[in-house]
Amino acid sequence: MGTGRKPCCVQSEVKRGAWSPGEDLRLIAYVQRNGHSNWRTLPKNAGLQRCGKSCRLRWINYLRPDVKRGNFTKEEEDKIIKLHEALGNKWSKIASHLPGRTDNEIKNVWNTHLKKRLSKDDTNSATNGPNLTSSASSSSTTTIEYSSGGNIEMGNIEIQEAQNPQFLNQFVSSSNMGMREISKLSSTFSSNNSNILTHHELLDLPNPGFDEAMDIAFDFNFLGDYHEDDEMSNAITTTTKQDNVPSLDPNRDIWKIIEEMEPSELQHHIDEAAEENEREMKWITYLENHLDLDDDVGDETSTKNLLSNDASFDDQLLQPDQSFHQYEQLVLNPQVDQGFGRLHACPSSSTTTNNNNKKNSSSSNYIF
DNA sequence: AAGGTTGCCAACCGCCACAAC
DNA sequence: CGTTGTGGCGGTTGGCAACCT
Repeated sequence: MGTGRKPCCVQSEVKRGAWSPGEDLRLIAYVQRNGHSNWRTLPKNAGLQRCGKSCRLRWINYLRPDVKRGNFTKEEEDKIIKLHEALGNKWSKIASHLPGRTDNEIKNVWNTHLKKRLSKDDTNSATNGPNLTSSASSSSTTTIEYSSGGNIEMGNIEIQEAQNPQFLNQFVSSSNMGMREISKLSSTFSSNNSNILTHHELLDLPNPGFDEAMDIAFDFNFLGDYHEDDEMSNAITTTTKQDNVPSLDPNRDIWKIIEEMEPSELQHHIDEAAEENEREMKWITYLENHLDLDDDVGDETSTKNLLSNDASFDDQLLQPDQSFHQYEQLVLNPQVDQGFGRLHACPSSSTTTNNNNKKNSSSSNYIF
């Protein structure tokens, strides 16, 4: 050999196109628990029929917890323009100067807004002087122009009203907003001294940390369905009631759930979550074993190895609880997103907040 | 109303740099 | 030092909805 390179994946064997919520959850769950030391083997280990590169891209650009959502501020746009002057199309370098922004996002913003704006400015400056009015982001500082994927339209909401968490919660509850949409709002408000905690702000929480918060969120999401008598749900509901905000809508997304929980409340569930996570992992590996999905014999994290060390697990499986059942369905029927569509866990939707509200989420939303 | 065009962005593709062996 | 594998980067495309004619 020696010539050329092996393709990173067999094209015919991998799924392409928009990511489903189930796939997102698998990827998040896997990366949260195992990291992403090897993107090539990750899809197989995580039970994803995706190219490793595709997984990497999805994680880096959308699922990574510290990805900043929301419109680019005028400051950010100006920064991009300046950096682009200095660096050219070095999007990753530019992105490194803009925390939470991805190179892909910056590249898109440049190509769709800034480039045009600059060329416009050039012609304008010849006659009227410079014009630095932001097209895509100026809304975030005064009003919010928002379109939620065709389901509900927020229109122009004065920031004072929109900053009210009760209002936001109500709005979110009554809509079918997905994670990105909610996150965009949340990040907008958080930058305006809102008391709503965004998911990236959670990263800074001393206790619980983000990983733990994710664990909580996962436990909740893996349960799939909401139950009135579910302990977790009650805890969340109690929390929101204490805060005098509307009851938690079970259809809300993973981040919203995290964002609305008191840190102390989160902490309360961490230990339980850790246990549950362990059981879930064993369940995944058990299924992998039975479905013969894991053929990494030499892999130290091999499911078969894990299982062989835990004889009691088979006993647990005799009476799988609700979460196991839900997860079983997800794993066994990856084409069916068991309730995750309703959860809006991490829609791949873009639904950006451009002034023309032209972009609808459906082009890249989850396929249900 | 219908067909064409435009705007947008998530995802893909191919190449490159670098580390491991 | 050459080969190979992998992650990362930048350019490009696919596909959808809104807009236009």
